[in-house]
Amino acid sequence: MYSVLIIEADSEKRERIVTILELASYQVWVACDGKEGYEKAMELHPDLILSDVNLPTLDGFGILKLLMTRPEMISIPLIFLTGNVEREDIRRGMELGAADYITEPYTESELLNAVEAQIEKVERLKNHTSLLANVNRTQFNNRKEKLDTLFKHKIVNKYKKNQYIFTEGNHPLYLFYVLSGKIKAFKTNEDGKDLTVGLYNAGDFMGYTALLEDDKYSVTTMAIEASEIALIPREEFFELVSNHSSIAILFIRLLAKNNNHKAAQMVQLAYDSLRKRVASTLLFLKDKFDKQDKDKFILDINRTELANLSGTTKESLIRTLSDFHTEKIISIDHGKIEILDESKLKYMLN
Amino acid sequence: MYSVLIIEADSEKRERIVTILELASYQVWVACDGKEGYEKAMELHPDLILSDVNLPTLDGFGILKLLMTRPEMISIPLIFLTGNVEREDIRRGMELGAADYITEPYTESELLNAVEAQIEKVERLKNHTSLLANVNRTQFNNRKEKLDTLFKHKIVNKYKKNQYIFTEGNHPLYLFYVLSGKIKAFKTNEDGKDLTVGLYNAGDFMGYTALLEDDKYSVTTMAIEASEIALIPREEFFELVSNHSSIAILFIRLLAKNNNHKAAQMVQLAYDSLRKRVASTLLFLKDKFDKQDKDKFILDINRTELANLSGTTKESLIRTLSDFHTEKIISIDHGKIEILDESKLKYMLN
DNA sequence: CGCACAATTGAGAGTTATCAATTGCGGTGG
DNA sequence: CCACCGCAATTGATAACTCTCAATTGTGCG
Repeated sequence: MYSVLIIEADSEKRERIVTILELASYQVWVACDGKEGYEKAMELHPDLILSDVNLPTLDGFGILKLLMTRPEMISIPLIFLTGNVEREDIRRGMELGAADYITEPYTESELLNAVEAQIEKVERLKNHTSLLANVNRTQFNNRKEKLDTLFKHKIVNKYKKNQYIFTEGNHPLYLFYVLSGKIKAFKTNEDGKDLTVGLYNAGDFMGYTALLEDDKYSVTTMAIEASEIALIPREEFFELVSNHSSIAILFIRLLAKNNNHKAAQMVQLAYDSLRKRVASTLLFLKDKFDKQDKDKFILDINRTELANLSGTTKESLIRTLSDFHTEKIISIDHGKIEILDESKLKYMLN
Repeated sequence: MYSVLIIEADSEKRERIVTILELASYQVWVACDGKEGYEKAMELHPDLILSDVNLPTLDGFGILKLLMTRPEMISIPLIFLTGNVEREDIRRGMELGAADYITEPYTESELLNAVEAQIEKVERLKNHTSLLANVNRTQFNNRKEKLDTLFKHKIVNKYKKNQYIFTEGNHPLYLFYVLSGKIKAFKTNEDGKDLTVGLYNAGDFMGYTALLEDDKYSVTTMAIEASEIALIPREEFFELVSNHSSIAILFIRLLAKNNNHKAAQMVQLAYDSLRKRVASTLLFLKDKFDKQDKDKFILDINRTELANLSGTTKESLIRTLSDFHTEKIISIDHGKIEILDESKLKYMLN
C-alpha cells in the first residue's frame, strides 16, 4: 500500500483529495500548513507528496526547496495542486524539482492518474537502479564477449612475463580487466616465501577488492606470461557499479566466491598432506586454464610457481610430482606436466 | 559535460534550441522525426531528452511510451516542448512519465532552467540511491547501537553452548545478527578435523556471504557460549540492501575485509611455524574479544577450540602454550590463559 | 661446446602429528 | 568430608612428514 501526504490549508479541498485517494486505497496523511507538512514528510517518508502552493507558515515552494536539501527525501515526488495558474508559478514549481504541477479545477481522474504515474515512475526507477533488486534474476551469459567490447576502448597495457602489475600496500587507482595472458596474485611472508592466493586469465577482473574496501592493495600481482590488461579508472569503476546493478552484483558475487574458495583452501593448508594439496592444485589449474579446444591439457609452469600455489617448497613439490609420475597419474615431458589420470587425483581429495 | 537530445521536426525551432543549449555548453544531438529520435536515444543515452509532441513517423507520446519500457532509459528525463497547450495534452504527457511540459512560446531562460533543474534532479538522485557513490563518505559511527535497535524487534533466537546455528550445504533463509554471545564458523576436512574460519560476537553479521552469492552455506556455525541472535528474513535483507546504499556498502566492505584477512591467514597456515600461528591466534582473540572495561584480558577457551583456530592438534597446541608459559609470555590458571607479555607475541610475528 | 639456469636427487635435521598414558579438577553420592 | 567418576588438560615416546642445504643432472641457447 502506497502512502501519500497531503498538504493543504483549505479543509474542504483537503477532504476532497483525501476522499479520492482513500477510495483508491492509498494510505493518506494530512497536514494543514507548510511547517507541519515539512515535518510530517521528514517523519513519515510518504511515497508521494501532494501540496498546495499557498500555505500558512511555509509555502509549497519552500517545502520543496527544503526537501531537496535532504538526501533521503529527494526520491519522493512532490506534486503541486493549486489554483495558481500563472505560467511563472508553474515554471518556478517545476524548476524547483516538482514532479508535476496540476492546476485547479482538476478532475478526479486527472489527480489519480498523476499520482499513479509518479508512484509508478519511482517504482520503475527503483527496480532499475537499486542494487540487488535483481540478485536472483541476473544472468551473466556471454559476459566475456560483452565486457571485452566494453573495455577494448580503454587504456590497454601490455605486461611481459614477471612484470609487476600492482604491489601490496599501494593505493588502487584502477580496476584491471584481463584481456589475455595469465596473472598471479601473491603474498609474501616474513621469511620471503610466496603464496599464490589468486590466479587470473582472460575475462577476469583484478584489484576490485581494494577498490571496494577503499583501502590499499593487500596482495601483489605479477604476469606469469605476456598479458594484455585493460585499465578502468577508479572513478569509472564506481560509476559503472553505481549505475548498473547487474555489475554491482557481479562484483559482490566475485567477492563472496573468493571468500568461500579461500576458506576451503585454508582447511587444506592447515590439515591436508602435501600430496593432497598438490593434487588439488593440479586440478585447480586444469579447471582454470584448460582450453576446451584441445583434447590434451598440458601444464607448462615452473616448479617454484607450482610450489607457491601448493604452499610448499620447490623440492617437496618435485618429490610429490615424481611420486605422481611413478604412479602414472601424470607424465612429465621436458618439465611440462600432463595429467593422465584425473580420477585418481580427485579420489585423493575424497 | 551533459548531453541533450533534441527531437523536433521544424528546423527553425530546432536550431533555436540547439543554439541556446550549445551556448550553455551542453553536448547537443538532434533528431528530425520520432523514429530517429527514439533510435538516437537508445544509442546515445543522453542525459536529457527535449521533444516536440507532434512529430512525423512517431509522436512524442509514442517515444516516451517506448522509452519507459526500457529499463536503462527510465532514468533519462524527457521534457516536452510544444505548441500544444491543451490541458488534455499536458496531462497526458505528464501521466506518461514526462519530467516537464513546456508550452510555446517560452523564453530562453525558461528552457535553460527547466533543463538544468532536471539534470540536477537526476544527479542528486544518483548520488543518493546509487550504490557506492558514497563509498568514501559513508561512516559507520555508532553502528552497533543503531543496528541493535533496528533488529531488536525481529525474531530473536537464543542458542545454548555448542548449538548449531546453520550448517554447511543448507540454503540460507536468514541473515543473522549477533546481539550477544560468541559464535564460531568452521569447516571440516575429510579426516574430520575442524578449522575455525570465523568468529563472531555482539554486533557482527553472519550468513551474508551465502545470501549475497545466492548459494548454499559454505561453513557451519556453532555457538561457543550462550548467545542471542536476531534473524532477519532473506527478503528483508535484500530490501534493506537495495534501499540503503550505506548498508550495501557495509556488506561489501565486510566481504572485502574477510577476503584480505583470509589471504593473510592462508600465508600463515602455509609457511609459518606453529609457534607463530598460536601467537597470532592469541593476539587475534584478544583483539576480537577484549572488553575494554577490565584491565586484564583472560581467555577462557578450551584447548580443542584454540587448536582449531590455530590449525593444529590439541596436543601440539598445548605444548606451544607450555612453552609460552615457561617463557613467561602467558600465565595459565585453571586452564584460563592470561597474556602477560603482548609485545613478545607481536615480536614473534615480526 | 659450454654457460646459465631449472629440475631433480640425496641426506639429514626439524617440526608436528599420533597414540598412549598420566594428571588435574569439578561434581556427585555415600 | 571423602572416594570416585568423567572429562579436559597435560606429558611422553615415537613416527611421519616436510624442510633445508648441498650436490648432481638436464635443458635451451648462443
